[in-house]
Amino acid sequence: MFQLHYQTIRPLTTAHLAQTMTLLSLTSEELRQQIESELASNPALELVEERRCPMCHRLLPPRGVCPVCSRPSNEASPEEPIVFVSPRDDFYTHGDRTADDYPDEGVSTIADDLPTYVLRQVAPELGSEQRKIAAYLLTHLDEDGLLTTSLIEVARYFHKPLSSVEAIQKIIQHAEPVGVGSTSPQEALLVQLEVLSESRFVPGLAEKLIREAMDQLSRHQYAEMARMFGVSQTQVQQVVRFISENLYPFPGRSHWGDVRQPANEALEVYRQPDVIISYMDNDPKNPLIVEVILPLAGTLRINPLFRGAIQQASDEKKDAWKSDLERASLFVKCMQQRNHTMLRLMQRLVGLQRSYITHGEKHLIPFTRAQLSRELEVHESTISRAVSNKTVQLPNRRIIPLSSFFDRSLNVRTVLREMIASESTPLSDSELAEMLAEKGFSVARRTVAKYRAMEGILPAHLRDISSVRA
DNA sequence: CTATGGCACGGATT
DNA sequence: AATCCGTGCCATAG
Repeated sequence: MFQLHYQTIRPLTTAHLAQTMTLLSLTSEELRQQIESELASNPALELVEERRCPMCHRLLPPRGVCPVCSRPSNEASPEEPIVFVSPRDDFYTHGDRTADDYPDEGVSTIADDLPTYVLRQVAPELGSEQRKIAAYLLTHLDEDGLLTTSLIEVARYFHKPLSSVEAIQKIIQHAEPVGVGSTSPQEALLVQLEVLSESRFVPGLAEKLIREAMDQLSRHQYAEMARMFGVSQTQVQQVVRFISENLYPFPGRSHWGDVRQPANEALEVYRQPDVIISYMDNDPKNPLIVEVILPLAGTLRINPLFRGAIQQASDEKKDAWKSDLERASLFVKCMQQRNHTMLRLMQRLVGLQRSYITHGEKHLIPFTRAQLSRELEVHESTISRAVSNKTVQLPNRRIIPLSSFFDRSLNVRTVLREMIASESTPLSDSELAEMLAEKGFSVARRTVAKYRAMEGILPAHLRDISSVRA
């Protein structure tokens, strides 16, 4: 509401427009590279030194005040999220901690390695003693994300009871990628299964297979497994399919067996979020804090000395410098424009989808990019660019793609999941379709089948047997 | 005969 | 213009 007046003042040149568009579609990571190269090649641009808020230690814009701590409490409705651009070079998941709280951290590397990535997730939950143990555990991961030491050794090394090390391992295992820090593929699978079962239906047979028939499972001995558990071979195959589609034994890789994992997928997992949403003071009653990440320890501006210097420069230099100056000012404007758009976007989105963020997928309101573009009075493609390839970290530390805010069917799928999870006798797709219609979601029978498939839920006739039998 | 999955079409979305 | 998504129709499995 404050920093936005420039917006329509100056006629937008095509260059301006084009560059803003480009910047908008960049993720925080790419943005940082862009800024750095611009900074290196243009003397007129400078990065002003960081200032931190004395209260919460956030990085501040050059003249601004802290948007969180200085927020006027009287006109504050807890519904309205606090949205602001947050320059931060640290990227730690909670703004109220400083880099000093984290051991062994180098300067912010953008593409984290696995241990760093995990440590950042778990650090906020741990005391400094525990953090040391966590860091130690994480330095003993192999490339598959599995532990190379035994917990007992670690406990001995730190002179701690085994149980306390186990507790820390458990926290690590529940971080992304789920199952990391397990001592075996089997353990990793079990953790993933447990996590998965919180949100979806999982066949009861799956756990038994992993727990008791790991050998046969990895050798695809369906007949053998069917015999062991007294079920049909097709059932085993279905469950194995479920396992191979939803679980992965080597958390460090993203999928089964193959080492040739595509680079982009790895990037997807380890990427820093572009937006971080959290509760103020970590209290769910407080308003949401939405930080649009600006991956720098300071703020960009045009070097005021450069302006002066230009006057005294010799003629031949003058021209070159002038163009530098123009480029720099264009760049700064584009950055502002980008941030401005991101802010408006998130403001609206978080305001609308608050219950999705706080109460889960069931409460996602179906919303399209087109609608949003109309409300914000920008072109549809602007929204598309701003949304694509970006990720958001929710208060529960999950990192999800920003595009999931526009998932047309996520809420229906979630309700469907719950219905199936709480069914007493397995319901057929057409029955499910009817029930959904009663709840206000009218979807075709065929669509129910598709949603089921998306959620990895088995068809009715295979559902009951495996879970009842357990 | 019923429940599901495959294919393909048309409209919406990007 | 390209892509995604919900749906209807039909073949197939149980």
